[in-house]
Amino acid sequence: MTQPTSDATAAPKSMDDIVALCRRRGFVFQSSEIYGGINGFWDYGPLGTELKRNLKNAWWTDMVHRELMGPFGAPVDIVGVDSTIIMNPKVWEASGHVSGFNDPMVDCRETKARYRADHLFVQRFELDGTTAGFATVGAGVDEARKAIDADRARRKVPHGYGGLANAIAKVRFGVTEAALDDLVPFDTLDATARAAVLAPEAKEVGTLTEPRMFNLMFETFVGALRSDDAKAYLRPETAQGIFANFENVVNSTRVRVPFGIAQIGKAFRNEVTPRNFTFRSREFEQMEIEFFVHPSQAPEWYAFWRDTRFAWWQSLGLAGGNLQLREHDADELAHYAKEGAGTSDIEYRFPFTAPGFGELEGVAHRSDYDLRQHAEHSGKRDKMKYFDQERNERYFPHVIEPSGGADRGTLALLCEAYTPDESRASKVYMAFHPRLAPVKAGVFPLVNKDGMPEIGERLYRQLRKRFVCEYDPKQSIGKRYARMDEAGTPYCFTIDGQSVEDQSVTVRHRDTQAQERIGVDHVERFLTERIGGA
RNA sequence: GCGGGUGUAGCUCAGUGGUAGAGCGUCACGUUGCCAACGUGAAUGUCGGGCGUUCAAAUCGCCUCACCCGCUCCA
Repeated sequence: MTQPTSDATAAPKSMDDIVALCRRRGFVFQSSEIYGGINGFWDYGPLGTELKRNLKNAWWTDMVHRELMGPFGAPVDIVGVDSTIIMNPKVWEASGHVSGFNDPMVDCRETKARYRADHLFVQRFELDGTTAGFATVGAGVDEARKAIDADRARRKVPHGYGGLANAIAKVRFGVTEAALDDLVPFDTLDATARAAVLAPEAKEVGTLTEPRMFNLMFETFVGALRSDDAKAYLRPETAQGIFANFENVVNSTRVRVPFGIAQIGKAFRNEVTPRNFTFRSREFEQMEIEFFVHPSQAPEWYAFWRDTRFAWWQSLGLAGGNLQLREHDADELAHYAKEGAGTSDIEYRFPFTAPGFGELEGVAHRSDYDLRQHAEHSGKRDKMKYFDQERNERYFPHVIEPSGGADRGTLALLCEAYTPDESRASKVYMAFHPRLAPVKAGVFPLVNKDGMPEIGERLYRQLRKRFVCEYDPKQSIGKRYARMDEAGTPYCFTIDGQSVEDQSVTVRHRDTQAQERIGVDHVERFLTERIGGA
C-alpha cells in the first residue's frame, strides 16, 4: 500500500517538521515555555547547545587560532576580546544607533500599511474653508514632491473615494486646482490636523495613527535609581565593543595593521516582528571580526574576507545551491558603508525563505566610520589615530567586518542537516558535518548481557575522554539507531556476541546505514581520522 | 500597535452541557539478538488563565494571557 521511496532527497523539507524535531529531540525550545513562551526568544536544549557551541568553536578556531593566509602573502593576525553587553550610552550615540534605531512609525488603520513617520509627507491646502491634505511616501521632500507631481499629472481620480476623501483626491490627482502649501512632515501635525489627512492608498480620511516610537534598542537602567541619567542600552551589535577597545588592544598587544579583533557574544534588538523560528530573534548571538587595514588595501581585504567567509560556511556542509554570496546594491547599504569597497551577504535558502534566501552573515567595508565617530564623540580626536611605523603615517584604519549570526548559522545547519528518509525507522536523520555533530558516537551493547555491556562500557569510557558520546544499553537496537539518526550522530558502535569472542565491533554509518566491522582497539583511531580533534 | 487564527497527555488529535479519551512516544519487566519488533504492565492533564450562566462547563457568554500568520526590519 505504501509507495517505495527511492529518492530520499525528493521529499520537501517542512519547517514545521524541523521545528517539531528540534523540540522533540532537545535542540531548541521556546524560552519560558511553561509560561506560554515569550515572542522572539529561544533556548537551546542539550543537543542544540552542543551544536551551537561546536559552530562557535569552529569559528574561533578557524578565524583566531589557526593559520589563515591573507591576500598579501602573510598570515592573518586576529586576537579576541569579550566586551560587556551594557556599555556607556555614548557609544550608541557615536555609532548612530540611538538615532537610527529610534524611528517613529505611523500605521494606516484602513490599508494596514506602516510607514516611517519621517518618510511620510503631507501636502496641505484649503478646502471649503478648512485645511485638508493627503500624505505621500518619500525618502525626502524632493522624492515626495516628485510622487505628488506624478499623481497630479494623471488628471483622473481612481474609483472608490467618497465625500471628503473624494474632494481631497480630486486635488491629489490634479482634477481640481488648489493653493498648495509647502510639504510638511507627518510627525509635525497635531491630532486635529492628522484627522484631515488622506493616507496613501486609503479611501477614507484620517486613518493614520499618531507616530509611535519603535525602539529597536532594549533599554535598561544602571544602578538602583531609574532616572534618565541612568538609562543604558543592551548592545544591538557586538561590533562597538571592539571599536571602543581598539586603542586598548593596539597598546596592550603587539598587533599591527593589518589585524583583526574577534568577538562572539549576545546582542539584542527589539524587532517589531520576530518570526521564522530563531531566524529573527530579539536576543541573538553574533560572531564578529573587525579587521583593520590601511585604506589603500581595503578592496583586497574586503574581497579576501568575503571569499574566505563564504568558503568557511561551505566547509561546514552548507555547500550546494542552498548557499549563495550576494553583493549589495548601492541603495541597500548601511549608513556606515555608503562609500567603500562594498557589502555582501552570505545567504542560505531556508525552508521559510525558499525560493528566496535569508542572511547568514554580512561582510561589509565599514570604512573608518566607527573609529572616526568614537574619536569624535570621546574627544580623543586625532589621538585615536593609528600610527603605522612602516609607512610612517598616522591614519584611521579602514574596517572590513565579517559579521555572522551564530543562531542563524545553527538554524541553517539544522535545516541543511534535516533529511527526510522514508526508508528508515525514524523517517528522518540529521546529516550534520561530523565536526559539528552534537554527539559524535553512540556505543551500544546489542543485548544488555552475556559480556557485551562490559565491553561497551569500557569502550564508552575510553571514547568520552576525547569525544562527546552516548552509551545506551536499553531497548531494541533499531530504536537506538533511530534516536541517534534524529540526533545526527555520525557513527554508532555496537557490541554483539562476536565481540566477546574476537574483540571486534560493528560500525554503523548514519548517512548510509551501512555497517562494517573493526577491532574495538581501532575505534578511537577511526573517530580521530573522521572527526579530528574538534 | 492593527487585522485574522490557534490553545485538551511529551507529540498528533477525538470529545458541542452529564465520570477526561485514543494512537504514537516515554518508562519497567520479560522475550528478542543489527534497524522505532513482540507480550505484559505503569506514569503523565490547572482541558491556556479568570469571571459569569447553569443542578452540572473542555463544551455557552464576557474578559485576559500566550503563541501562530500578515504589515515595518535584518546578524
